[in-house]
Amino acid sequence: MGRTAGSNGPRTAAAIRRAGLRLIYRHGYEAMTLRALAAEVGIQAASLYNHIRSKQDLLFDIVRDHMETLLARTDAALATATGTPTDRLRAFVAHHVTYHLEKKQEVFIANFELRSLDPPHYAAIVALRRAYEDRLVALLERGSEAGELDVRDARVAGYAILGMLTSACTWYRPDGRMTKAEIVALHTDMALRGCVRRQP
Amino acid sequence: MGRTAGSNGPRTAAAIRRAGLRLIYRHGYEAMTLRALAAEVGIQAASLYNHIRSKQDLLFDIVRDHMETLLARTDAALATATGTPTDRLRAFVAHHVTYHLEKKQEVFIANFELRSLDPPHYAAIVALRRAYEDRLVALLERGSEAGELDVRDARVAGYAILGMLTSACTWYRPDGRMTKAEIVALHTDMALRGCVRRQP
Amino acid sequence: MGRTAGSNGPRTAAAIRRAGLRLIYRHGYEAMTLRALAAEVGIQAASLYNHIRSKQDLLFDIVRDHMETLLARTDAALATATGTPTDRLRAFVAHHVTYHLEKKQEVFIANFELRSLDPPHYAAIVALRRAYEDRLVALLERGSEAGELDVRDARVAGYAILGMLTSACTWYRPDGRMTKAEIVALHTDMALRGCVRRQP
Amino acid sequence: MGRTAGSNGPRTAAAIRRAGLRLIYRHGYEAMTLRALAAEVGIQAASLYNHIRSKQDLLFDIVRDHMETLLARTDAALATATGTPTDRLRAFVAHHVTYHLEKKQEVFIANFELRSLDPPHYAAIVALRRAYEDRLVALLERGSEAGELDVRDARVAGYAILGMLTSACTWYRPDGRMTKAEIVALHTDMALRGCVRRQP
DNA sequence: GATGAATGAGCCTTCATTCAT
DNA sequence: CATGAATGAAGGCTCATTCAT
Repeated sequence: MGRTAGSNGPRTAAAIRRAGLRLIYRHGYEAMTLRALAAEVGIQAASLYNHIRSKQDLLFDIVRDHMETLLARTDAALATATGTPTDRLRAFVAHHVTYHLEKKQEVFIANFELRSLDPPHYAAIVALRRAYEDRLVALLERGSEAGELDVRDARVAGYAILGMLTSACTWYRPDGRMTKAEIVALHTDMALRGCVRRQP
Repeated sequence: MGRTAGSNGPRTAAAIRRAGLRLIYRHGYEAMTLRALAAEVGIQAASLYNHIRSKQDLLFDIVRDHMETLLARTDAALATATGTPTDRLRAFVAHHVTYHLEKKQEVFIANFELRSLDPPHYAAIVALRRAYEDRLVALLERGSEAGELDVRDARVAGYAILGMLTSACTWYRPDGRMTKAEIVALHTDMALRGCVRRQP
Repeated sequence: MGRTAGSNGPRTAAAIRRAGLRLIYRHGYEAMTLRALAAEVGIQAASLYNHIRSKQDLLFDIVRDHMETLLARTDAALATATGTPTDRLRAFVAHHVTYHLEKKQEVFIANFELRSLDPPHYAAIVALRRAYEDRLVALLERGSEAGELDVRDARVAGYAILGMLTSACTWYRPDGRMTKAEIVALHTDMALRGCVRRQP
Repeated sequence: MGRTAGSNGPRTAAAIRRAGLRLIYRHGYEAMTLRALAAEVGIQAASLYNHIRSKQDLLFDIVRDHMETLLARTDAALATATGTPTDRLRAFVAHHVTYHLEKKQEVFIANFELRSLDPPHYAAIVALRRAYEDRLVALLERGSEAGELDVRDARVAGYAILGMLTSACTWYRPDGRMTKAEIVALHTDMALRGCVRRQP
């Protein structure tokens, strides 16, 4: 009865992650059923439990991994960004848009399925998100202190920038009218112009 | 057994709408049960059906009413806005933020519960949303033609602005650090600066 | 708010009976909803209760009236039938088929919705049905005693004859291939031939 | 909590079929609840769905299996029946009554629950029933052509015969007054006498 | 006599999860 | 590792019936 003999454990686990990502993105966490997920992977629903602890855990793992990767990549990008505070802000913005366009599905889930996390998991993710926001807020504050930027409130301005940038992955399609590079350029330009102090 | 004897039809219908708005905002459409909604209103689940056709219809009604009101208010605001294209853009942006802060819950639902609408309802709402976006895109195009604004792509720039502005109602709380007026001013300022042509 | 002013009480009651007959025939008692019945009559479901005591009572009334009318008509037909026992049997059979073709819907309900009657109502109808069967059984017994008929068991033969005759109203349609008179003649002929003693 | 540990799949499926047959026969399809069916089988209602696709499908399966078995058995019986057309008719009739007395419940359901089938299922069953009727109609036509039988209309006569024969399983009880063999003989006799040409 | 609103019971079905095999 | 079968909880919705107006 066993299927294609031989152990393909890790492969199955990865397939579940991929299919879960796709299905949660398309239908939402609540609307995705484990039976549908299992069917997508080619196994029975009961077999999922050899690879995940629960539906809730699957969501949490996906979101947490995304946030941790985002943080790590962002820090790496900032580590190589030298120059003025404005230059570093530009690097952050460009990296944000680039990464978000690539990880459209993860981003969507990490933003809009948080309410399906139970309180402990929710708190953990919100902490990671806060850490990410803090990176941007810090950049805005450095730029303001240096007199290069002009923002009334660094945190609120940060949220506004993130909102603007993130919106792109709502409508982005690889086969769309603009290239990824053009989208990155447009958003970087708008975000920066919204912040920099005007020359007297 | 009978509660507050007598029939109070319209009052019940309105209460269902209000409670539905609150519960969908808090838990999401999929996670809100009609039993919970009925309990919130103080009636039995079966009695809901004297006022709504289905759970799906309740969602659609809430979202459609919101979109139609938004469109009507926006047109009214633009009707009184005179001056340069930039002035009209400023009026749009200020109105958008103001209205969205007031209708935080409706806005959230109208943005993030659309996937729970069945295809015909979904299409109807997307058409209304598109009409709203078109208002902003047209303003950006007028401003560009007049040489006052500098946007690479009016539609994408419009989406970016809307994303920035709408993000505010994600975190806004009436008892927060900033007043509504300050938030409106900050966002209007950032959005405009991101668009206007720099003086040579 | 009142509809077409003026009292039309009895008319409404009769309309309910007619519509109930039609709907129970078409969908079955269990599958017919009082809301559908009310809609057919042009009133609200609650208003039905000004004319019927309950759904169960409506069914019982329809079936009982049918059985009582059937009994009365049959007795009237037999009262005028003179001649040999065979002649009287022929009169019964002809009357049965004729009446059943006319009351197709009532007959169907009286035969196949009895199980939806609660025990007391069920017993009452079964008693009426038994009385009707007894008319036929008595005729068969008289004919046997007179040496005109040849049936092994009068009651079982009676059931067989009724089964044969009643089946016609399962498929009969006024616009069908055969006239009502032809159908009556065919069934009368077959039933009689199945009973009469063969000439030595 | 767990009952008789271990999975007994096919046994459960068969038990569901048997209990479904009994309950639909006793209460009717509409009146039978899946909860009652599950209780009869000794499992939870939800567990039924490991064995049936829906309540509707259960009904269809029962009726279709009955009709197909009936057709196969009938053909087998006719295959061994030699002799005159009248002999073959006698074989059909005898087999019909015999089989129907044995499958009282299936017969009842197959006759009176058809209206609960949805249109596609209904059409499939009606086609099978028509095929069965055609067997009898063909026998009547052969007998008429051979001059052995005298029926005015083979199809209508066939329906009348089937109506007569089938009625027996409405009242038959194994512990009743007559043996199965006697009932078969009585009906065969009546049906045949109703058809055969009288000797001049 | 008619109605809108309410109710409690119940229906079919789905779901995440468990467990012996 | 995978599976078929089972479960308890729940979910959206329908229904016959009641009652104040």
